[in-house]
Formats: sequence, C-alpha cells, structure tokens
Amino acid sequence: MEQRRADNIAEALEEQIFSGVYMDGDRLDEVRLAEQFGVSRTPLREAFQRLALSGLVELIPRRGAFVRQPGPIELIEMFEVMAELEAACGRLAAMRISEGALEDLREANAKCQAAVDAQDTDTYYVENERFHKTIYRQSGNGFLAQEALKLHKRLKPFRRQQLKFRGRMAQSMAEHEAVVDALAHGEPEAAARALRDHVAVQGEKFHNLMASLKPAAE
Amino acid sequence: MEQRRADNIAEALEEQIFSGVYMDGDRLDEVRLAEQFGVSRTPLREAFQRLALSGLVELIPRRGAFVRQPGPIELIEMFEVMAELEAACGRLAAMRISEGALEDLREANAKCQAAVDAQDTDTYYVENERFHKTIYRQSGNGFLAQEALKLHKRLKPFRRQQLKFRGRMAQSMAEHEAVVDALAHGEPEAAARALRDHVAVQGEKFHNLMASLKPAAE
DNA sequence: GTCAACATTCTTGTATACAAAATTATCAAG
DNA sequence: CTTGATAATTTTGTATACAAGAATGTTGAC
Repeated sequence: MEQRRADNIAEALEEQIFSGVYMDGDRLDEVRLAEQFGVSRTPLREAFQRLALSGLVELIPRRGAFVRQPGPIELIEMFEVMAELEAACGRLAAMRISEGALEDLREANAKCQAAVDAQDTDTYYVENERFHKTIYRQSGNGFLAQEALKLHKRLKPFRRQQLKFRGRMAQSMAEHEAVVDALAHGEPEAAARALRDHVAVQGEKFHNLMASLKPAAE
Repeated sequence: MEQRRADNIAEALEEQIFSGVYMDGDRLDEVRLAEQFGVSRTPLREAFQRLALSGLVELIPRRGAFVRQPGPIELIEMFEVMAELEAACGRLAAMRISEGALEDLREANAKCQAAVDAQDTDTYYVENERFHKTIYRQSGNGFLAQEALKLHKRLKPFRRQQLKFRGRMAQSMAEHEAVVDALAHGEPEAAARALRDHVAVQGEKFHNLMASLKPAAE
C-alpha cells in the first residue's frame, strides 16, 4: 500500500459516504481525515476533487468539502434515469446479445428463484446484480455499460432497502423472465419496456418507503 | 481571478483538450503547465484529478497525466448514448413540458429555419443547441438534464463538424418539427423515437465522416 | 556495433510551510 | 442582555521541499 494513496483514499471515502457514515451536509475535515488515514492533506484534497465531480461531495471555495447525500427528489430522478439507461441497454442487447450471455441470464434467474424460495436475500441480491450487469455488457456499447454501472453503483445502498418490501422479490423475478424472453426473441422495444418498468417500479417502491418513513417529506 | 485557481485551470485545460490543442496520448507536463498558468504544481494536480474522472485524461501512477481523446469506436458509442438520453428527455418532456417551453422550441426552430435559408451555420448551431437544452430541462428531471448536458458538451466539437454535410441542416430541421409535434401532442413514444433517430443520424453521419477521413480505420 | 549494468537526471507523489480568507471569540457600547 | 466591532483562531488554498520511482545517458564487455 505504498503507491497512489490518494486513489485509495478517494475509494475509501466513497465507500464511507455510500455506507452512510456521513450525513448530508457534513463537512469533511481535512486535518482530521489526514490523521485518520495517516497522510498529509495533499492526497486528501486530490481525493476531494474526484468525489466532487461524481457529485458525492460539494466543494465550496474557501469553505471546505461537504458531503451531498441525494434527497428524495434527486433519488427519484436518479432511479428514473437508471430505468432509461437499463432500457437502452436492453434495446441494444436485444439485437446484440450472445447465446452464451442469454444462458448466463437464465442461470442467474434460476439462482434468483432458488434464493426467493429459500428467503435468502443476500444471494438474491448478488444474482440480481449479475443479471443486470450482464445486460449492460451485452448492450455492446462500452460507454453505455460504464455509465449504467456507475449509476447502478451509486444507487446500490438505496436499492437494497426496498428488497425488503413484501412480495418484491417474487414480482421482480417475473419481470426478469419477461426481460429474458424479449432478449431471446430479439425484440428491442419489448426488452426496453420490460427493463424500464422493472427499474421504475424500484423507484416507486423507494418512493413509498420514503413516504412511510418521513410522513411530511417533499 | 484570485480564488480557486485550480477550478479555472481544470476548465481551461478541458477547453484546450476539447479544442484539439493536445493529441491523444500527449503527456501533460506538470512543470511546463505550471509555468504557463503561472502557478505551482499543486493546483494543476488537483485539476488533473477532475479531468481524469470525466475521462479526458488518464492518470497513470508514477508516469503522469495523458490526454485521452475518444477514438472512432468510442465516439460512436457516445453518440448512441446521447441518442438514448435525448430520447429519455423527450419521453418525459412529452408528459411534462410547459406551454411556454413549447413556444420556445417553435421559436428556436423558426430561427433555425432562417439560418438554414441564410446559410448561416453559426446561428443554426446556437439555436439548435437552445432547442435541445430546452428539451433537457423540460424532462422535469434535473439529474437527467444534467447528464444529458454533460455528454452534449463533450460531443460538441464532433457534432459541429458534421453540420457541414450537404443537406444536413435542412434534414435536421424536418426532424425538429417532428419532435415538436410529438411533444405538443403529448406522445411520449413518438417524441422519444423522433429524438433518438435525430441524434442517431448524427452518429451515423459522423461515422461516415470518420470513414472518409481514415479509409482503413476500425 | 550491440547489449547490459550502472549512474545520472527528471518526474511524480507526499509532506510541510506559509498566506489569505473565514470562523469564532472577546469585549465595549447601548 | 443584545449588538457591533475587532482580535484571535481555524481552515483553506497555494507554494516549496524532499523522497522515491521512472526515464535517460554512459560506460564497459563481448
């Protein structure tokens, strides 16, 4: 762990922000974090720059770095974009997907189903992720896959919560089946629609969750 | 120009990279640029971090910062994503657009038409940009609008070239009309399709341009 | 002349130093 | 007690210093 500490720090901070160590608006104290990581302020400030561009922290001149946790509205917006990106991946993948990848999707789905039966949320989550990432790659568009993955990662902590909704896993399974069918039959529009609805429903469920937690929010 | 030099430097470098001052693979010399900007290496290195995350430069540990100009394949991919993002904006805008914004679109289109008649490429370009940015905003999704704008900006230098294609401006005008119609009638799918095709055609035209310039490319 | 081992020079990455701005504390006037 | 001004303290932003790694040049063997 001797080279490029700044990179590792950026990653570590990103992880910490994602996992909710910091609340929205918290100031990231340079000297405190420098001590904590055992480095000087310089690599920390470089890390801040990166986090700022991905929207995780806001860099206010002469004031410092403040963490920017997305609020309810922004989250809804992000889920909406995620839905559109996945739809795009699906549309392209319907024309470009390989037979092997289709098999991967079916396998992931099978394992998902087993996880549902066993009430195994963790396994479901892992296989679900594999399902979606496979579709990203099979879009045949590296740039699109990269963007989709980036947003997917950013929404990770919020997606996980709503798996707990009653019946969500089973419903999600059925949606996955529809996606595979559309892809297998090479139907771009159907694949796009199936994926958009699949993800959009997550956004709605999340909306419900928010509403139930914060009655007066928004 | 006394505060936050690092930010200005990042912007300036971005501009220089976009405008083709640096070729793909060029190394950005810290000390040379530091002199050039009249600052020390520190703010430059902070700027590098930001450029790295947006993909404009690659930061190789212990080697330096190298500019990463997108190649033909990556550009095609980016245009494809742009098409999908615009389609998404259109789909949402069809349901959410305001009457005033519709009027803005019609006005931009009228000015575009005038520019076409006058062979005024610059004006056409400006109004065309206004047209698209309006649709981004009218998606009613700030996050989406932001992402669309970011990619739009990145593709700027490449889009401009293909306006010179014969008849492109006139064809583009007709496509704009179709978009406005779909938005005015509140037809999400039609708006999405019109915008996707409109942008995708740019990607194709660009593909042609590439092929004509580099016969053996790809 | 070619190649390899070594020394030299450059460049990056990090730490520290310092100046300017912002925040906080102190204190006097009302 | 509140308010306003001013001083002390933090904290940021930038410059400089230094250490380690990479590139380059030199020399000697074959």
